[in-house]
Amino acid sequence: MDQKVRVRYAPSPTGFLHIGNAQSALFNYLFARHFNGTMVLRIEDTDTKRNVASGEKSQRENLDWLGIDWDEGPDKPNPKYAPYRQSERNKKGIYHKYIQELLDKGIAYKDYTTEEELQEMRERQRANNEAPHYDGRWYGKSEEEQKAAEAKGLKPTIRFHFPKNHEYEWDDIARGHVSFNSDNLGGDFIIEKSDGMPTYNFAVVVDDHSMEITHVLRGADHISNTPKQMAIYEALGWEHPVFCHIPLIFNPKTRKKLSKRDKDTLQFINEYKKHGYLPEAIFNFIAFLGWSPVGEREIYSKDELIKVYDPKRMSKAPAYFDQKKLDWMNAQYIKKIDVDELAKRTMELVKEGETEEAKHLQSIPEDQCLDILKKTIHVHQRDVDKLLEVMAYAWDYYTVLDQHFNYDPIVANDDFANDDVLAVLKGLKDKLVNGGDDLDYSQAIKEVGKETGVKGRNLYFPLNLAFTGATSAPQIYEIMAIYPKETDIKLLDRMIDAF
RNA sequence: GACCCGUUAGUCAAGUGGUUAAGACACCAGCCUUUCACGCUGGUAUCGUGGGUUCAAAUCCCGCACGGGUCACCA
Repeated sequence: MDQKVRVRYAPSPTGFLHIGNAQSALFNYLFARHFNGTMVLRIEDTDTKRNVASGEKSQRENLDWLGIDWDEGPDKPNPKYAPYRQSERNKKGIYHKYIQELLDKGIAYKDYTTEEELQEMRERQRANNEAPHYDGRWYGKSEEEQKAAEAKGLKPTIRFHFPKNHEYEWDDIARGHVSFNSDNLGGDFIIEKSDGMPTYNFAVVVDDHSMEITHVLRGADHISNTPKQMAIYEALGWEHPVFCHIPLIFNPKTRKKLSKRDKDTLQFINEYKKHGYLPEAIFNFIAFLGWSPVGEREIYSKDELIKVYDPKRMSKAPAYFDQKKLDWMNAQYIKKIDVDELAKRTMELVKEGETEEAKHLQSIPEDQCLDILKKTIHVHQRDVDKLLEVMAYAWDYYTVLDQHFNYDPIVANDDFANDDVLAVLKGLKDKLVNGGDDLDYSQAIKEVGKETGVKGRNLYFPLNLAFTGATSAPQIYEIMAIYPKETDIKLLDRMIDAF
């Protein structure tokens, strides 16, 4: 890169950070960090109807959680480029200045068509099997006609007038050479709404130019917006940035763009957070949505990704969202992180209380809760996909005495001699009752096996059942260590009584 | 309907003229283990389709089929 790289992530604060937003933010972030450039956060809040009060905050918190930070933004203004919210920029007249310039040049014009008329126009065109487009009816109208419309109380929008049969083309980092003809772009488009706000297609151009953005990485759904924006760059005599259109994320079931209505897929980053996915895993996973490094490795830390990121390797085909793969990847990270750290993170989820599991655990005093989380993680770190499962297990263990176990699988099974089972249960109980606090459960079980002559599954299955209610379980001495010793004894008694 | 784009195993996904067509997930089998899980080993594709170019094509060209994106006073 021969010039200082400046990229931006520019969400509209209409809700939570969506996985598609996150993907776009992430690639901009990787690009900025890889090329030692500047990452800008800009808030595109020109749609006053759809803005959500906490939208911006949520975006920022979730980016933060993912480990994506920025160098400039509403909270870190660089005076040279501020402000970073389009609503504030509009108040300063930044957009209107250029709108006026285009108006003066005769490239833009006022349009008094009402929304109803527009809709009617589109319907008619569709009915005639035509591509929906604005027909240019207000282009070149006289001032008298405009005044007449004004007199009727109509507020105009301002439209950009396309040159005829003009080719817009660019070399897209991800897509290669792309071109569109001005005649296929849906007709003259609105650059200022009747409420005085600029539209997206106009505001991005003004902002990207005035913020000296060098590279625009955004979702592939913006491809057909690009020629419109290029037309504005051209009309204003500006150079356009380099574009890179990131493949969209698809739902493998519907084979369409991930929709917020797809119930089978978690859509928002905060949902991943509350289910106990780790930000490292999500970051890693999203980086592979539409991109891949050279080689076969798939587990990469953030720093490693920054190092190996190569925008030329962006894919063209859509990226299919594979939930199972994400779960696997999250499990990989869970295995890598140490128990104390995982327990700390799980504890944070408990405190936030966003899930049933978390709410349950909130009823336990904090130090005890942390303790049982640590013990649970110690046992389940190897087999759990997300921290939510840890919370569920921990609650099961904490409330084990309230649960009803069905001992039939052993009691009624001819493979297990009742005398043997009882001998084992009683033998172990003796060890617990007589042993000190430092009793080694693993050792104790082995001794019981020796003393009773019961071994293998005949020894372990009854114990699994006594302590977990199931015949298969993780290492049973580890489960025993999760419970207080009195609980272990009660669980043994309970099963002994059942015989 | 118009304009852009994509199409490699059950699911993702490398691969840009000559490869035994990577790897991952899932699945199946084996090993390990009291069981479960983890881990390890092995297994499954002639690259949508029809033509063409070439000594040689998943890789280049054309047609077709299928899928998608976009055509808002949303971003």
